[in-house]
Amino acid sequence: MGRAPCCDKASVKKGPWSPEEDAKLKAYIEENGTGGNWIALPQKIGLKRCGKSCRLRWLNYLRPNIKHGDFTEEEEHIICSLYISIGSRWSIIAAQLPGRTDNDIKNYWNTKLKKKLLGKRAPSRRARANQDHCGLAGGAAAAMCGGVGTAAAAAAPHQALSSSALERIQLHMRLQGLYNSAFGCTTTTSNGGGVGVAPPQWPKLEALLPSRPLPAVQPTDAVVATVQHPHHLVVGGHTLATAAATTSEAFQAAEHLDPAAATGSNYMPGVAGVEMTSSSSMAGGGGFVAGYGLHDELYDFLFKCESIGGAQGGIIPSSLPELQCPDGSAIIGADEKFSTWTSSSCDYGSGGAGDYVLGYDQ
DNA sequence: AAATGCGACAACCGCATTATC
DNA sequence: CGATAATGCGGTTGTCGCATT
Repeated sequence: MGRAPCCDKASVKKGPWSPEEDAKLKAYIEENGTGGNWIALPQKIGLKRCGKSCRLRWLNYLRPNIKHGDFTEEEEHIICSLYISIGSRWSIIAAQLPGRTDNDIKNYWNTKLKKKLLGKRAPSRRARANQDHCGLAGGAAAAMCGGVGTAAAAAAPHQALSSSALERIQLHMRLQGLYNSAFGCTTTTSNGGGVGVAPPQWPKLEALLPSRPLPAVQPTDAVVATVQHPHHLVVGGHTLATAAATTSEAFQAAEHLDPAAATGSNYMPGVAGVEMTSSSSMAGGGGFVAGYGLHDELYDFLFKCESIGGAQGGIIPSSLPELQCPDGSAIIGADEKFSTWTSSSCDYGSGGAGDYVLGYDQ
């Protein structure tokens, strides 16, 4: 069973591209375009490469106007904001950063930005391999052994969050701490970088709003919220602050976050500028969406983690108010809304190599 | 100097979605 | 309208080079 291979792997070269291969591919595409058929392209030009490999090489490396390395602070802001808002939709994030590829951003996030923001070292792959011997499954192993969400994972070993969801929770919390720190709601570290013993090195709190207009990509709700209301994450009613405080109780052992830091404000620093309340209409009688697009697993974790929630049946109280869009409409399934938008309005990523809207392709 | 650890980046893999027949 | 092919995407792995022991 299984999917048929896209090419004859026996006759296809793998591994790093040689300059000769690059030159062949680049010259051909610059002269003829991709021809709308990546699979046939390598045969046309005599490359022993898979069509997918050619496409990837072109998009990530050979395409004109590609930038590598040296991410600016502004770019970091955008990446962080969007990651928190929409998660690991790297292609969407890349669409907001002209010249950057999703692969580049993904690598940058995984190797640098994540550690910079979370203030800890991610376990190396070797370490992760060792952790696998601990008998911990996927996210739980990463979370626990990496020091992420230890308490939560320990309390709910069968409902561990993915690293992405955990990271986004952590980022929210860190930023909450930073905000409170900046506004005197709690003790501050000497560098003003946050609370706790492992202050994050989050860049300046201001300037999350890009100084230039975003590219000609119709932004997602999340992007709109992020860039239009950079300091306006309102958490209403039973606010996210409440949720954050409660969540932090689960995480503080590993995070060394001061839970009090998360209780003092209804605002979060300008990351996900989404007016937020929570939803009482969600299944199970409660709802919590930390920004647009937090995964269902996050919801499941927060509301079904009985071992933490005790009598309340979950980390987050069940009577949270409704999460709303800036325009007042309820956000029940932010991801769903996002998907709807992307399928109906979003230009990029749906039509092959020629449809990039960043102006790379001729 | 050799071994080991680790970070960074390029490339691969496989699933999901879209287009075409 | 279903089957198949092509493409897009995100997660994962491989490899290289530098730092540390």
